[in-house]
Amino acid sequence: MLSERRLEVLRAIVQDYVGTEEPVGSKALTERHNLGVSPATVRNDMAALEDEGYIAQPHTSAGRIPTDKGYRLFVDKLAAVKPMTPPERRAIQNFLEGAVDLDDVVARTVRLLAQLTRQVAVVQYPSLTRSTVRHVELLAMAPARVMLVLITDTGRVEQRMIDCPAPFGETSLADLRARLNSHVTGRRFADVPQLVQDLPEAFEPEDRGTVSTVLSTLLETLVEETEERLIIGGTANLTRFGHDFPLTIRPVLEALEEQVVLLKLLGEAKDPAMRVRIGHENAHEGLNSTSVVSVGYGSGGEAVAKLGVVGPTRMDYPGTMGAVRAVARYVGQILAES
Amino acid sequence: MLSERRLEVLRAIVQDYVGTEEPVGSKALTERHNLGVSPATVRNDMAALEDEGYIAQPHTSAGRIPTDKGYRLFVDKLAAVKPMTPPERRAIQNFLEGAVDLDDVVARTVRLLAQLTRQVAVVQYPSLTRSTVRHVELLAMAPARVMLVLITDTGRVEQRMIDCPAPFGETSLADLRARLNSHVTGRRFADVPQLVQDLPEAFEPEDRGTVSTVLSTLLETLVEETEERLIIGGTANLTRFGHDFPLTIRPVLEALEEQVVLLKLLGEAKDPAMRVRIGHENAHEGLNSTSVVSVGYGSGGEAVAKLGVVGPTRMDYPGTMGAVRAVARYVGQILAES
DNA sequence: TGCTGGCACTCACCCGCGCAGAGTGCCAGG
DNA sequence: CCTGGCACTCTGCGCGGGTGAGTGCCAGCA
Repeated sequence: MLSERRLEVLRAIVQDYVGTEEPVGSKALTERHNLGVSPATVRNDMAALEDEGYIAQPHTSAGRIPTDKGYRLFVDKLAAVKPMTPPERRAIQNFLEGAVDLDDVVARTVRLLAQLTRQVAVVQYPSLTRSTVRHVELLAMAPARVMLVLITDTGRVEQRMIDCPAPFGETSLADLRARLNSHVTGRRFADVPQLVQDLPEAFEPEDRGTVSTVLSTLLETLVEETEERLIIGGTANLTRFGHDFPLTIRPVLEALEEQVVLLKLLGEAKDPAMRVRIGHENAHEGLNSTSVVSVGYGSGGEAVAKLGVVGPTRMDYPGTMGAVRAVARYVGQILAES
Repeated sequence: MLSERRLEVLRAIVQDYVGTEEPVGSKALTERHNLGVSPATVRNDMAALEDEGYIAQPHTSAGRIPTDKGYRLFVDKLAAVKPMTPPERRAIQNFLEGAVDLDDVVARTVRLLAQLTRQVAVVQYPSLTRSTVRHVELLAMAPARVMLVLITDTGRVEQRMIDCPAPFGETSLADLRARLNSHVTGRRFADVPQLVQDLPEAFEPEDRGTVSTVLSTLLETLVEETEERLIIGGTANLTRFGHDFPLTIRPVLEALEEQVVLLKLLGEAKDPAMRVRIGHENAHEGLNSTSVVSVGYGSGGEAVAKLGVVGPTRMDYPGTMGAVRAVARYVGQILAES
């Protein structure tokens, strides 16, 4: 077990390293923080911290830098989320309130997060399965061609073209539309599959095939589009990383273009808690020297999607976490209002 | 006027520099290209080309590199667009044909362009004004709330929520929907404003206010969303730029995050011709060391939007232009089929 | 007039050197 | 268990010379 002071030393190392981006030595530490002990003592503590794997030296006779394990301890035990100041809160609120529709909300959110944290921001669109159905619409585009439009309580709209096996009478279509809406409006998307299960049976035999086609497309849409859409911003902030970054920045940019990777990065949408993944804790190896701070947000009490930032492991965790949490909270409010 | 051989020398310089990324000298030039003259002669030609501003030396006693003006001459007079090979064509076609909807087409296009050119790709969504109306739908979401859905012949869908001044009867709504569709279906979006101009007069006085509101939102949607949406990809390719790129890459990434800048970059949507903007020809100063190759694409004969790539001025122009042109052509085909 | 070979000159780049400074580990003493 | 002191280890930096690619100019030749 590490003594109180050694934890204090670790905290000081993390703080200084994050600030200066340079390995920090024992002397500099005692000068900047009132640890109440001499450099020699700090050196002993550092040696112990290094044995435990919390810090490392890039080269012999250089200062120490925190390891992923060190950052992990710092985040878990040593750091408190830094709340936003009142002016910052107001700025966030003002900025988000100007949005005209869901696309705009998401676009503004990603800009805001990128600016506040000076890192790369990622925002997932409210997912379908966690939202509720506001309206289902079926539009006859041609005799055997129907467009399905889904509208969620968060304002998201999905559409899909359906080629039917047989032409659809206008009355059957209206009938299906009415039944569909009465069955699913106000319900959660996740519950839709069982709600529509028995629907074909209510129709004339000759229409059942067509009805099934429409329903199966509806279900497909729910599955495929479920978690898919997200946007990123602030990639220019990657250039602040280090001076070495041809090698650093490239895999990160590549990873950020893979939606699948990003979605995994944000983590399970169900989980509304704030999560921090540090360095190698990220499965994707291009992101081994980055950390991800993510949190769920939602219009009501529960999360409908996630948002977060991607930055160097050497980041200001308390500040970043504070910004992420605050933005998620205000986005939730905005969504609930609209 | 420059002699034939001097143009040949310029062409050789551009080709070598693009290949090696290093200033090219007179001796290396004569070795790699059969110019039929000695290095000394080439040196004289180079001096002349430098006087004219087509090439420059980074330092005294180094080789020459092309200037923006040099690239311009190269592109205009010395280079032929390099057509794709048959296997490449097939690959493009196969890749694009797998797309399931418009979003997917656009997403695949941007990936494809980025991979083919190994540069940053930008694809604009088919613009509304240049498309035709396939269907207009009005959905009553609440007594005084209507959702407007616009569907284009390219498969693009726009939706907009409208708060009406007064509740809308279901029959008036159906009436308006029918009239709207009969007026505008199959017409170009650009023509919609005058087509719907007299529409309110056909309604009962008590409905006219509401009808006007709906129509004005429709027109607004046309204007605001007109050219807006586009996506980019392949930003990881920026890291291939140079070795100096903290300073190079940053402003480019910043510029690429500004939709407005990007739209200007692609150029006027009306213009279907392939355009190349080299270095300082780009108004935005963050892009002073990049070139943009853009071209219009469309489902029929005319352009509905643009796509292109952004890369270093030192790029393979013939190859890039060939790839851009080919992709635009195939995207047009895919859109026309769907 | 235009091309060629020759020649002197100029830098950017590379390599090795030595020095300074920050940081460490260890040890003996309080 | 903390502290001051001491010897040691490296990285980083600035300096200087050598190398080589490339240039401009000039006189000679078709």
